[in-house]
Amino acid sequence: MSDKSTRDHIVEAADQLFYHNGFEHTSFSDIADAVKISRGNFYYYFKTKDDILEAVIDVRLAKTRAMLDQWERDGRTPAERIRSFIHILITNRADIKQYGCPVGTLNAELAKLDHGSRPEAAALFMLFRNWLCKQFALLGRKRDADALAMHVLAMSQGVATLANTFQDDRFIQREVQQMDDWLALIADGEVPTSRPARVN
Amino acid sequence: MSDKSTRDHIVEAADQLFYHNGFEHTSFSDIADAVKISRGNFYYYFKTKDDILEAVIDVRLAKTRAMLDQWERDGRTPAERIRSFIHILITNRADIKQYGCPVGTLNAELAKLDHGSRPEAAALFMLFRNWLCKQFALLGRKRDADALAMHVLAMSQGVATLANTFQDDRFIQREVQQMDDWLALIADGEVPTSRPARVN
DNA sequence: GTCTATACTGAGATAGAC
DNA sequence: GTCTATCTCAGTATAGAC
Repeated sequence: MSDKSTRDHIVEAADQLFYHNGFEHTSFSDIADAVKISRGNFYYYFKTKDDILEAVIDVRLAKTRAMLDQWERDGRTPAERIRSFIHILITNRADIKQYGCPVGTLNAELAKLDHGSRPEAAALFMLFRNWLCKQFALLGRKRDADALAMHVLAMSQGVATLANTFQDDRFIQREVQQMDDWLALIADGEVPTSRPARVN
Repeated sequence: MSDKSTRDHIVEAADQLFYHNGFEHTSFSDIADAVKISRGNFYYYFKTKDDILEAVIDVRLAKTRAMLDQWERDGRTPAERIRSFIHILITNRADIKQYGCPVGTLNAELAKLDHGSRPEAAALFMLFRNWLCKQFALLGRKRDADALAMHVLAMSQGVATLANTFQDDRFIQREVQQMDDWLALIADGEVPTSRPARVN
């Protein structure tokens, strides 16, 4: 289809604007301006703002799945793969400082709007949660794998929120270091199952 | 002043609406309706939406200071006081599940809006940060007191974000338990200073 | 498939009567 | 101090020409 390119450009621009400025704060004009098309043309592709949000979430889901698959292939051990997740805080630190975590901030905004696409946005978190859960199970923590996954997710969310508020690079570095150390202990079987993911 | 009551009602209603529905998603009509006054009357008290945001943040700052002072008086030890902070996750879990953390979500939204009141909202976080820092210093962790404070703040932010997304009560309970255990170790001097707040 | 023109709505904000 | 009436503007959305 020859319309694929324009549609993709719209979704791409919307994705970025939603992340940088928030879903509600982004207008059709903002998106149309970014893609350099008219508002009328915009409506040829998306009839409502909710339609484009759905499309953006779909793209994010696909991109996330691809990223997790990549980590799966690249990491030789479960610990190494979990480390890939933890280290996106470093890789994306510039964006995180400015705009927070794209997944966390979208879910927070949609919760306040009581938006119909909340479940789809939560599914974005679920991808990470299930993937991490699988890795912890492979590490021999079958019984508390999900709790450990949620703990790692919570840590990274908290770090993203505070890094965004305080604009602090060193804080990210420090917390990632601690998560790495913690993960090494888990991988060595030094953290008891009875107290999963207890912070030391 | 006899106008104090109406003004206070407006700020109170705005405070709650901003928390529940977000700052941008809350209109003047929403606030006026909640207080049961006309929009025109509303403008007698606040000329712009930014004005009322400022007033709301001021009230939140005052309330937070009062709460911290209360914890200071009630807690016999620094550890007990820090525990007061950690346990607001339990106390406010119903609201947190529905709307997230009032401080974290406000800061995240204002960051996306690139709003002028960002520093004031960040000051809200700073109150907790400095207070926690002081308590950790009293616990004998002078050198890494601020890092520990940030770590506790990050944990609670992450827990609030995920509890909001997944609507999970047991998750909150579990993470608070772990933070309590961790705090006990810190209080007993069992966590080395060289690796501040390393997760175990 | 892309554009212009236009309708409709709700939000922020003001003026002035009571 | 409270209200109604009104203005302006941005945002969503539609119709229809090219």
